[in-house]
Amino acid sequence: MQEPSFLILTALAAGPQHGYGVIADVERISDGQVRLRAGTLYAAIDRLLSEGLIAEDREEIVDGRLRRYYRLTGDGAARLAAEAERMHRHASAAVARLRVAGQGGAA
Amino acid sequence: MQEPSFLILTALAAGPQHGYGVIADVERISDGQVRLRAGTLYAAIDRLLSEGLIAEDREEIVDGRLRRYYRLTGDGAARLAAEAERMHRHASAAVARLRVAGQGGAA
DNA sequence: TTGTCACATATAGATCATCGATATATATTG
DNA sequence: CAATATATATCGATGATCTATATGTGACAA
Repeated sequence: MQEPSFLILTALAAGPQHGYGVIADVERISDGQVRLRAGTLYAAIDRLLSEGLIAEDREEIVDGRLRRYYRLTGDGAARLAAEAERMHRHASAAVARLRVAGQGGAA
Repeated sequence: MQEPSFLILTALAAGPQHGYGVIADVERISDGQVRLRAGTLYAAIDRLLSEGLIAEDREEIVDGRLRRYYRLTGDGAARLAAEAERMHRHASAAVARLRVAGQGGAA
């Protein structure tokens, strides 16, 4: 799973949100580093829906504008947990190896 | 950066290795989950070379077979460290949110 | 009232990394 | 002589993301 999809699932793990809200949330989660484009978001949403990792929650009209909310499914939560663990393991492996390699010349 | 490229950099962070060795190392790092195909490996190597994240180290002939070794450059190490930190932050955010959401019904 | 911006969803085409299959070549084993 | 493991390499297809564009509302300024 790639970064944008992972962050969309992470955003929805905090509770149901609508598309544009997810974009703002992802920017917050990633410390401003990841700014989802509309095209990326809606294409990913379609895919995550068809995989059953997210589901439509409800629709609201706010100031005359439609807001379509999505929520994480049980499968989505399980998948997100598995991906997070995988990422954590890989990141730790990289840091450990960089640390050992970096000590080579300093000893 | 995607998973295969990240894991190739991680493998080389332990010291110079040749292509086929990287495949075996990546399988070890990922606990058997990621098996790089030759096509993925050599395409990624070409790209990482052109981006200056890795460099050719040396060539050896072992049992009549060529082994081309690659090593991580300074840029590559910096990039790997940045990616690892990013992954760690994202993974932590996901876990934190899953934990909060998961407590909702259990309390 | 006209233009511009922010919000909000949506689609199409292009790009890029990965995947799957295939090719080449050598040494080893049967 | 055929099959397998090592080792590098290329090609076409797939899939996810990116860029650009489109539609429509509300707010605000000129």
